[in-house]
Formats: sequence, C-alpha cells, structure tokens
Amino acid sequence: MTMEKHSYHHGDLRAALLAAGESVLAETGVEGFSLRRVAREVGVSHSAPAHHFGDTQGLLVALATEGFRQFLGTMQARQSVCDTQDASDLLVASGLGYLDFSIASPALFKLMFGSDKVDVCDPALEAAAAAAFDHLAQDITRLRGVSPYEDGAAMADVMASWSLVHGFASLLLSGRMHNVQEMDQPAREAFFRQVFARVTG
Amino acid sequence: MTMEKHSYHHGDLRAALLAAGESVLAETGVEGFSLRRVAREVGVSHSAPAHHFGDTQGLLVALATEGFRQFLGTMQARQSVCDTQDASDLLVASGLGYLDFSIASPALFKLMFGSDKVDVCDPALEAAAAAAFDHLAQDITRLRGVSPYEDGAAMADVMASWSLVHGFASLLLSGRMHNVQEMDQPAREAFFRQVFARVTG
DNA sequence: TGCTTTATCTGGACAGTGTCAAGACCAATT
DNA sequence: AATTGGTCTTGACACTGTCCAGATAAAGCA
Repeated sequence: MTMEKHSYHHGDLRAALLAAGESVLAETGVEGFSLRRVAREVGVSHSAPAHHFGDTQGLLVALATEGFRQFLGTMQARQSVCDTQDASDLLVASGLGYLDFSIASPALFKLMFGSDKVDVCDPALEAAAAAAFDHLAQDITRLRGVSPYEDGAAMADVMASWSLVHGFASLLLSGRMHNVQEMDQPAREAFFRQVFARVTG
Repeated sequence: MTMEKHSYHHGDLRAALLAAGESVLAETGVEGFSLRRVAREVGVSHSAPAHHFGDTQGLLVALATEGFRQFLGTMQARQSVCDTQDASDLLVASGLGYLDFSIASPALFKLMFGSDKVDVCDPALEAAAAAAFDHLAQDITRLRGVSPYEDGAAMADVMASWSLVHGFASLLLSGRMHNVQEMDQPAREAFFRQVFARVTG
C-alpha cells in the first residue's frame, strides 16, 4: 500500500502537486510560477500535471480555491481567540485575520485577488470565495442587526469594511505604504485598529 | 529630419517602445506581457529594447512610472471639474479619479500596485508614486486643517481613505465584487460616494 | 482465472519567451 | 579622414506551456 521508491503510478499525485504548487507559488510568486518546476519538485514528468489540472490555469485555480478556504480559516481563528462577544470586536478580529493571511501568504493572496491567470467563474473557486464573503456579511449582520442582503446601508457597510481591509493589505504588500511597513507587528495592528475604526464607527 | 521608411537608426525608439508597451500591456495584462512582442509591434529587432531599458523589468518600471503621472492627472482632472471648493467634495473627487483610472487602465493599475516584476525602489518610480501620495495628503490637509506628516490622526485619515479607495478599485477589478460590477457607471459612482462617506465623515 | 478497457504517466516535439554576446551600421567628434 | 561611441541586428542558449503518440499499470469484465 505504501508507495516506497516510486512506482509508475504515483498514488496521490494530485495532492502532491497541490502541495508543491503552493510552495513554488510562495517562493516565486504568480509571475514566476512554472508548471514544469512543480512537476520537477514532485519528481514526475513535465506533462504529468496536465492530466489532473488540464493546464497551468487549472492548477492555479485549484490553489486559489484552497487559498480561500485557508483564508476563511485564518479569519475564524482570529475570532476564536477573541474573549468578548462584542460585534464590533469580532469584526475587527476578522479584519486582523484578513491581514494575517495576506502577510503569511502574500503570493497566494495576490493570486486569489489580483491575477488574470485564474478563471474567476470557476464554480468551486466561486463557492470558496463566496463562503469567505458570507463570513464578513455575518459580521455586519451581527453588528447592525440587519442582513446586508436585505438592507442597502448594511451592504454599504460590508463594502466599506471589505474595501478598507483589502486596500490596507494590498498596499502593504505592494510596498507603497512605507510608514506602515516600517512598523513591527503590534504597532501595525494598533494602527490598523485606529484606521479601521473610521469605518466601523 | 523626418525618418521616412526606416533608416537603421529609429530616431525615437525609446518613446515608440513606451507607447507600444502601454498598448501591449493593456491588451495582454502584466502576466502575458512580452518584450519581443513590443519590439515586433514597433518593427524592430527583438533585442533592441535592451539598449534603452535593460531588461523587461526596466520597461515595466518605465511604464509604471508614466502610469503614476497619468494617475495623478486623472485625479486632478476630476477635481478641476468640481464646482465647489469644499474640502470634502474635493477628496471625494480624488477618489472618483482614482476609480476612473483603475477602470480606464486596469492592466497599468495592476502593474503599478500589484506586480512583483517592478522594482519598487526605482528612484523615478518612487518619485512619481510619492507625488500621487502627496496629492491625497493635501486633500486631507485641506479637510482636517493639519498636515498628516505632523499629525497622527490625520495620517490615519489618509491611510483610511487611501485603503478604502484602493480596496474598492482592486476588488472591482478582481471580479469579486459582483453586485457592484453589475451597476452602470452612475450607479457605481453613487454607491461609491455612499461607501466613501463612511470614512470621510 | 485471463483479457480488455481505462486512467495515469512518460518522452519528444513545437512555438514562444528573456537574456546574453558578437557583429553591423551610422553619426558625431577629434 | 579616422576613430570613437551609441544604436540596432543576428544568433545562440536555456527555459517555458501545450500537444501527441506511446508505455505502463490498475481496474473492470469475461
């Protein structure tokens, strides 16, 4: 059962490619990403991945999908270590989780939100992204007492929080927010709270 | 003086490459960008660009630099058609200009803020980016009566406005803000004003 | 059991890419 | 008029993604 050495059939190539893909992505970024490199890393022929993911875009979409799951997990993790049940605090926690993820996996983050190489309409990807969005929508529901899907002002709140956190994270990654970049992690968190307060009230 | 036909020396290759580069970038995006393609477009050998820009990154940096100038221009243009001198209205106008640019030149926008392929530390690029940042800083100075460079709260205002506008634009481009994407231009502007109001007060 | 089908993986080919080095060309200075 | 220096071309190299024909093994079926 255990595939010692390497038999002709890998056994669980799909998972291995995903893992190696994530590591290569983290190392090289989206723009330096190479499918052949991933195959090499796994020790398999250069065109083996095609059978599992079609083409490069297929693998990237799968990575982005998995990324959105981790992303949601990171936000939930920040909330779970939150001692209060205050709606405002929980929203801030989500924001901090958003930041955590963007800093821990910058390349994956850019892939999920910035790349032209991912088919935005892929069903699995859309589902994972929608789940992350719903998390934020629930935060706002808890805060405002109304579902954003039924209330325009609440939806504007969602978009404001989301835009602000996403912009903050993106600008930090882009290297254009010099003053914030120089801060250490606690200082950055404190500053983010201060900034984020302008939109949560 | 006029270079009819093509002499061996192009005459103004650098400018021609920049123009073609911008057009290729707009068509293919950063990730599909090809230096050889740009050279072909201009009708010149594949390694002619190297002499003017070094490598691909060099051309992209030059394009991003020029992009930041256009970017600043777009924000100023929105403000100049503003009939009031109200500080808040002027800030909103800048935000709308920010959006205008991201929609008119999405690939260039992503290059300027999202790409790993541009050396963020290039002096000319940094200067152009700083000029755009200063524009926003002035908007906040006018609004709060204090320079963000001297006042922490005002700096937080800058970061909040910037993050919100940038996040809004980025998410719109990324194709993950479905409900806003479906709006036509006037509706989107109105919605943006509503969202942006949460941070400008 | 043995045979056939099907999924998986290999290896080679092709067109395309960025970058480097050596040479051809032209303009301007000396 | 000759030399210098900047501009551009050409050819090479290693690398990329994708396609296709084939080898291999596992699973389904007789």
